[in-house]
Parts: sequence; structure tokens; C-alpha cells
Amino acid sequence: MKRNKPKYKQIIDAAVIAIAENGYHQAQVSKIAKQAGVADGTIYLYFKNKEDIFISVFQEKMAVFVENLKEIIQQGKSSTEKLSQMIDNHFQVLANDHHLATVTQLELRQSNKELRVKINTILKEYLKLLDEILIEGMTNGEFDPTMDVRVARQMVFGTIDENITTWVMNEFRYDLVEIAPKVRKLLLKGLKG
Amino acid sequence: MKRNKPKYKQIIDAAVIAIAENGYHQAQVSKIAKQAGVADGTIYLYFKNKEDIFISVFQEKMAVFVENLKEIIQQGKSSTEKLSQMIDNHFQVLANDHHLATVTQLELRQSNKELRVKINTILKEYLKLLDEILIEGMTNGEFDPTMDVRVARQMVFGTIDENITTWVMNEFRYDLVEIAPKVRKLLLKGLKG
Amino acid sequence: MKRNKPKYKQIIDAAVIAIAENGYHQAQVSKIAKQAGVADGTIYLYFKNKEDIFISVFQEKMAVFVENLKEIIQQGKSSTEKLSQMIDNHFQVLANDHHLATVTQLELRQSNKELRVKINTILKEYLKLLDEILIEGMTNGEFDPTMDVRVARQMVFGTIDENITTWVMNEFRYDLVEIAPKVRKLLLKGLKG
Amino acid sequence: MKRNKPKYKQIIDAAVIAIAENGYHQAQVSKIAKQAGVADGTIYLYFKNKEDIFISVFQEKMAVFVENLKEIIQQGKSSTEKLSQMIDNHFQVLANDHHLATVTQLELRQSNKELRVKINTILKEYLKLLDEILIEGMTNGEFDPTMDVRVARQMVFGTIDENITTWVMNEFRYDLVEIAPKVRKLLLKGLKG
DNA sequence: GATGAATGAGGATTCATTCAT
DNA sequence: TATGAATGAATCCTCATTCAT
Repeated sequence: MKRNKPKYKQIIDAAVIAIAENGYHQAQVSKIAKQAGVADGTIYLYFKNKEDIFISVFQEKMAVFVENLKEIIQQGKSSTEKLSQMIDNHFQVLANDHHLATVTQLELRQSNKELRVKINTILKEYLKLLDEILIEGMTNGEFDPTMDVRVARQMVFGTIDENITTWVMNEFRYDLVEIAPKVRKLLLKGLKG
Repeated sequence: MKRNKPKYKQIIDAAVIAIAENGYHQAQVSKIAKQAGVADGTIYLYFKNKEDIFISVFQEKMAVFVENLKEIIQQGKSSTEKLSQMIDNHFQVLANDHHLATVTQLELRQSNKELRVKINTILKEYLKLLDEILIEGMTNGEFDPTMDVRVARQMVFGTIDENITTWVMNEFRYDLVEIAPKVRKLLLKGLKG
Repeated sequence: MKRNKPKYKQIIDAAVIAIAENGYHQAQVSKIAKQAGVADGTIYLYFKNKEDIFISVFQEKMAVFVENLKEIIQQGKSSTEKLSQMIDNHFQVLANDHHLATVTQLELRQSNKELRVKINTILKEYLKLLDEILIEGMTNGEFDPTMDVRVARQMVFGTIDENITTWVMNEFRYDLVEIAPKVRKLLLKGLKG
Repeated sequence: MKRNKPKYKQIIDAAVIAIAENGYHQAQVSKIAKQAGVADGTIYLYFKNKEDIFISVFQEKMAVFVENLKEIIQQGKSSTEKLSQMIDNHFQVLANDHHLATVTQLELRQSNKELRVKINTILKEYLKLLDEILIEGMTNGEFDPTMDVRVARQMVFGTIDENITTWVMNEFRYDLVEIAPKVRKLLLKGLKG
């Protein structure tokens, strides 16, 4: 399994840095290779093509969010608490890794429609977990049982996403973590049953 | 003033179609020119360069949103009503123009950071009007007076944006206008004082 | 005759200025038209095409040299005196018109081979008069009667030309007129019988 | 060092042929690449851009003149002999390579001012060696000690250059090598002390 | 597995010239 | 005569990918 060889992760991490520092369109394969300390050709021993690198970057990093969220769901008591922790975790992970935030919020979105569809597919696992929390809350009365789950999910995700993107576009000039409770409060009010 | 000459609007509209049908990176100047029924060189009598076309597209189309919103603010009675109408208008304009929706939600976001910053500057006028509504509502008690306006604004815009983008990515397979009241209800609950 | 209409000379002079200030390749027809205070299309009422402007510029300005030289030949006593005055005149005319010097010595030489052949044809009249002086001198014993006239002519013209071009490339930083007597002395020694 | 790789020289030689056969402005990169038997992109592994090819052509070819001249200076006995051999060498090298003669005398001069300045910088090394010969001759009494070296150098170079350019413009119709002794004789008489 | 030299397709932009007014 | 809006051909360079070593 290529995924477990050291050079695989080495290239993934190099890609994040190369994209963050140079921008999506300026993150050429040769730059990623240089950053990873391998030859250009070596990249193609681990990835099918350039697009495959970017998808893998998103996949690997998204896996962290999904894992965290699964744990949150397992350990959380109320739906409200689960959602709160999900929001906090989302903000915290990106607040702690500016490179990653730049890549996911700004750079990777410059990819073409086709690639974005693939990225969305990866994202779906995360959104499915979010749906679980929402449905649970609607069932147990914590959230409004009459609301449309898709719309609610898009409110939660859209609000989080917009807040983080704005923070990145403002070049991290304010503390993102301070925003989290405000977002949480607004969203929970909107959702509550 | 070039902006008022017929060919200016002709090229703008051609650009929307060319981008929607071919994608951002495949919308070559020659394609836009062909779609507009003018020679390639004619484009450059009205626009400084390709980027200028894209900025102008966003500017011209955004102007419709801003104009509508200004009218909504003038005629609306309560802040709640103003916000409701703003949401409805936003959904309706894009529901009626799939090409424009594709361009603003998916294609134009593939532009590089520099261009996106310019686009954001244009967007700010719209968001400022949204802020006005929110602040008014916080003052008159319709909305929660303790909330952070920026976060609230980002919830409203992020929720609208995410819902529309998802609709576009699902290739307009469901009726966007039916979503509007659901979005409106959730958001107003989140904001209310 | 178009040649005598005021706009003809107006465009010629505008071309010299446009070329001198912008360089050969940056002297677009539109710039020349603007400098001349006429519309782009008007240029084509007086000149067949862009090349025709440049040829005419050279023709009109070279005519001054030829006229002067004819007078020098008529009034001069010895061949030595005629050659001396030709050299002085050549240096003086260009020393007094930096724009013209830039155009003839640097810019017009950037034209393609075809145009340069045409320019050379115009130059030939001037060189023929120079040949006359040389042959006269070879006949009357002032110049070496065994020398090859073509080679001698090319020495005279090449020396003058190289000195002036160097002066232009040094951005007129020294006094060209001071060079003339030194050139004259060297050339006459080379030629003398 | 790219300069020593076989493809470097291969491209340089291809450029000379492409320029000579098509003219400066018609020597597209793709033509040079085709002539060199490499892909267009390969050019850019060896040269920064198109201008860099042209500068390098001049540099590489001028290096031959400079090298020859250095040897001539070392082995020559009198200043007169050194100058004579310099003239002969200059004529001979170009007489033997019509392509090169076309390129240096006609085509490369169509470059813009900026490039010509760079070319002149390369030429300076050659002219400095010429100055050395002249100054030596002025010191040892072979040449006129009162003459202005710059003017003398410009006479020598201008005369050689004009004779060769005329030969190229006459499409090599006569034997250039026969001109050399005539040029030599005239110049030496002009310079002698 | 690893290298890196070589490939070659693809597009924004300029500007001389025309021609309807 | 004079205008100037419109035309459209033409080219340098980048960079993802391959493959001989």
C-alpha cells in the first residue's frame, strides 16, 4: 500500500506547503517535488496525476476532521453538546494550521468543477455525520423537528465555512477561536426545537 | 462611457454564457468574442484584459442584487421583513438564471486569489447593506442585540451561499425557490432577539 | 501632389518624433496619428502603408543632405575641401537634431531587410555624390589614384556613420562637432595621393 | 554548465540558420527548435527566453573573433602587422560563413534598443583589443601619436563593418576576401605616424 | 524504486489596415 | 477629405507527464 510508505505522506505535506505558499495555480508538480525532496518523476510513482495529489491532500486532511467528529459523537451526551464540539473542533483544527486553512478555504477552491465534485464527495462523509447529529436532535426534541435537515446542514456548514474563509481572507488578523462560541450560539438558537 | 455602449453589455452577457458552458479556465477570449458576435480584438476596445472582463461580469451582475436590496430596504417595514425579502430576492434572481448561478457559485471562484480579492471588494457593498438590516434589527429589538454583527452576517450569507452552491452542484435538479422559506425560517430564528 | 499638402509634412515630422521618443517598434500608426493631430485613417490618405511612412521620412530628411552636398560640390574648390565640407555638414546636421539622429542611426535600422534595401536605394544618391568627389580627387591627384573607389567610399561613409552612431548610443553625452575635424584629418590622410 | 552541453551549441547554430534564412522577426522559437531538431520547450531548458537565444548567438560567435584577435596580438610583431591580421581575420571569418554574416550584419541589428545595448556590451571586448593595438602603435611610432584613439577605432571598425554590410546587402555577389587588402591599405595609411 | 531531461499543446493580446459615415 | 470603431492573424512560453537510464 503506497499510502503507508514514508514518501507518500512526505509528498502530501509538501503539497500543502507548496499550495499555501505559492497558490493553487503556482503549485507546480516540480515545486511540490522539490519541497518533498524527491524528483519530479517520483511523484508519479505515488500519485496517478496532479489532480490525484490534490484529492489525496483533501482526503488525508479531511480524515482528521471525520475521525475527530466520530469521537465527538461517541463521547457526547446531548445533540447540542455534540454539535457544539463539532463546531469548536472545526475552528480549532484550522486555527492551529494556517497553511491547511489557506489550502482548504482558498486555494483548493480554485480547482475546476470536476475536481470540486470529487472534493465534495470526500466532504460528504463529514456532512453525513453532521446530519446524524441533526437528526438525532430533531428526534429527541433538542432541535426543531419540522426543519429540513439538508437546509439545516447547509446552514451549519455554510456558516462555519464562511466565517473561516473570511478569517483566512483577512490573513488571520484576528483570533478565530474567539469566533467559535458566537457561531455556536447563533446556530444553536436557529436549530433549537 | 464604454459601459453604456451596446457592445459592452453584449460582451458581458456573452462572457456569462461562455463561462457557464465551458468553465472558467476554458472560457477563452476567442470563445467569448465568438459568443458575443464580435472579433477578438473588439473585446479589448471595451476591456483592459481578460481579468477585466470577469471583474466586470461580477460587478454588473452584483449591481442588480445591490439595487434590488436597496429598494427592499427602502420599502420594507420591519427588519425581519427586509431580511426575508433579501433572502427571497437572492434565491429568486439565481433560480431564474442558471448560467449566472453557475458562474457566480462555481466558476468565478476558480479565479486566482488576486481576482477573488477584487470580487470580494465588489461583494462588500452588498454585505454592508446586509449589515445595515442586521444592526437596525438589533437596535429595534427584532434581532438579538448581543450578537456579533460580523458573525451574524456571515451566518446569513454563508447559509444562503452554501444552499445555492449545493443546488448548482446538484445541477438544478430541485426547485431552489422552495428552499428559500426554509432558509428564511431557520435564519430568522437564529437571529431573533 | 500629396507631398506638398500641409498634412504630409505634418505626418512626416510626427513620425520622426514618435520614433525618436518611442523607438521603431513602439511607433505605432496610432501614435504617429495622435502626434500629428489627425485620425488613424487619415494617415492612409497620404501614405500607402506604415512602411511608406518610414521610407518617406528617410527620403525627406536625406534630401537635405543631398541638397547640401550638391551645393558643397558646386562651391568647393579642391576635392579635399569638398570632402571636408561634406563631413562637417553631415556631422552638423545631425548634431543639431537629436531626434533625427536617433531615428536614422538607431531606430530606422531596426526595420526588416526589405525596408533597409529601400532605404539603401535612397542613400545611393548621396553616396554617388561622394563617389564623384573621390573620383575627381583621384583624377586631379589629391587622392590616391590607385585606390578602389567603392572601398574608399565605404571607409568615408562607414567612419562617419560609426562615429555618429556611437555618439547617439552614448546619448549625446559629448560634443559631436568636436569629433568632425579629427575624423576629417584621419580620413584625408587615408585617402591622399 | 548548460553552455557545454551538446544541445546548447545545437540550438545556437540552429538559431543562426533560422535567422539567416527567415529574418530576425520571422525566426520564431518554433522554427529554431525545428531546425535544431528539438521540441519547443527544450529551448527553454537552455535559454531564459527568446532574447537570451539571440544574445547568446552573438556572444558565442563574437567569442571566436575575440579569441582569434587575442592570438593575433600575442603572435604579431609590429602593431601594423597586428592590425593587418585583425582586418584579414575579420573578413575571412565572415567570408566563410554567409549565414553568420547575414545574422551579424543585417538581422541582429533589427533587435530593439535594449537588446542592441547588450550586444554592444559584448562587442566592447573586441573593440578594447583593437584599442590596445592602436595605442601600442601610437606609442611605438607606427601610428600617428596625436590622433584620437576613439575616432581611430571607429574609423577602423566602421570601415570594416560598412564594407562587410555592403557585401551582404549585395548578396555575396563579389569576393569579400579581395576587399580586405584594399581596406587594410587605406586604413593603415590613415593611421600611420 | 528513483531520476530529470525532454516533450509539445494551447491562448491572451497587439496593431496595421479598412470602410461606413 | 476626414474619421475611428472594428477587424483578426500571429506567437512566446509553461508545465504535466513520460521513459531511458
